[in-house]
Amino acid sequence: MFSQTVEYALRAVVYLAAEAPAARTTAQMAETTKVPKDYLAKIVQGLARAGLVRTQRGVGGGVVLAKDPAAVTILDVVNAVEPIRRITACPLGLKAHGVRLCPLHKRMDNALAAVEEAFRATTLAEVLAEPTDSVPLCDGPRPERLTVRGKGAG
Amino acid sequence: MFSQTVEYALRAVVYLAAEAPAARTTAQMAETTKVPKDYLAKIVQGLARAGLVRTQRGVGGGVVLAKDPAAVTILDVVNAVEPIRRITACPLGLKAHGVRLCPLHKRMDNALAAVEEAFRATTLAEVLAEPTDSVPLCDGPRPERLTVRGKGAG
DNA sequence: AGGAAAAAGGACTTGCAGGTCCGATTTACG
DNA sequence: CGTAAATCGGACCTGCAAGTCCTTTTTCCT
Repeated sequence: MFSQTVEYALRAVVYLAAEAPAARTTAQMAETTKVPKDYLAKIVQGLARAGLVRTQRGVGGGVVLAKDPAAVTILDVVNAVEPIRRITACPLGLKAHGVRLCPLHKRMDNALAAVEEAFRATTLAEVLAEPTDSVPLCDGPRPERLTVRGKGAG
Repeated sequence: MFSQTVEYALRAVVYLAAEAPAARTTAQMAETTKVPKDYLAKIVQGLARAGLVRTQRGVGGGVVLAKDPAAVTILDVVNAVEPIRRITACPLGLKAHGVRLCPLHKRMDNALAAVEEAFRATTLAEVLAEPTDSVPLCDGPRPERLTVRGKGAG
């Protein structure tokens, strides 16, 4: 139902949010989130284009979350890599109804709307703050922090 | 978000429900629902395996809905061709948490649950009965009925 | 029996998501 | 300036969903 790319992007961003405002290399992200390293690099590029993360080349560089975790919703992340496409017109291509959807596609679009709403309702901060013994990403120990340089988040 | 196959299957089944208890050939279904004929044939096979439709070879044969439209939900159709796979275990493969999902995947699964619920809540009959000028499948006129033979639905 | 109409099913093609590899480019630091 | 560390970006590979085509099988009708 959700693509691998979406799954990977969410893991990556949640991880960055957990480490924020520290920067992490794609290699570090890949290892912790169990995402193929080179593929993650492409996904990160997309996240950067969408303004969700900032990247920094060269020695000491890496990837850092561009905003406050409380200001980023799951929907933001999903839409950055693979926008949820609501059904706005009859897929059969008949223009007989103009804007109105037929009952079937109305229901399908309602389902999409429900997903959108569920994702819009949760921020990264909320994911991290979950009052449970279960830590985000199903992972326990975190690697030691790297210092973040002035030119990133801070 | 939803695959083409799911979209096609829903169109096909809604069409059959509208024509029920008459039988239709895959060629007729394909034309009305604007689904590639040969591909629809494969999808129908899947629906038949799931018991949603009955097929009849030979002259005068075709496809007929196997149940009452009020007894078939959208979820039934979706699950017949491409089951919604809920997230029941941590996709990272860490067994540290056993059954409990991390906050992220909990949210994702919640979204899936919402879709499931939305689809479970609507039957084909309800789709057809929508009190609107907008007929199902965004289509207006229907082809003339074929008689259905005793050995199918009746 | 024979022909026509229908689904069944196998082989094949195509486009794209997911994934890999590697060189080019940018940057920090001694 | 040189080197190492990091992203960038292009080329490529692979498996699967989507779609096409054709033959076989079943069935009805005359």
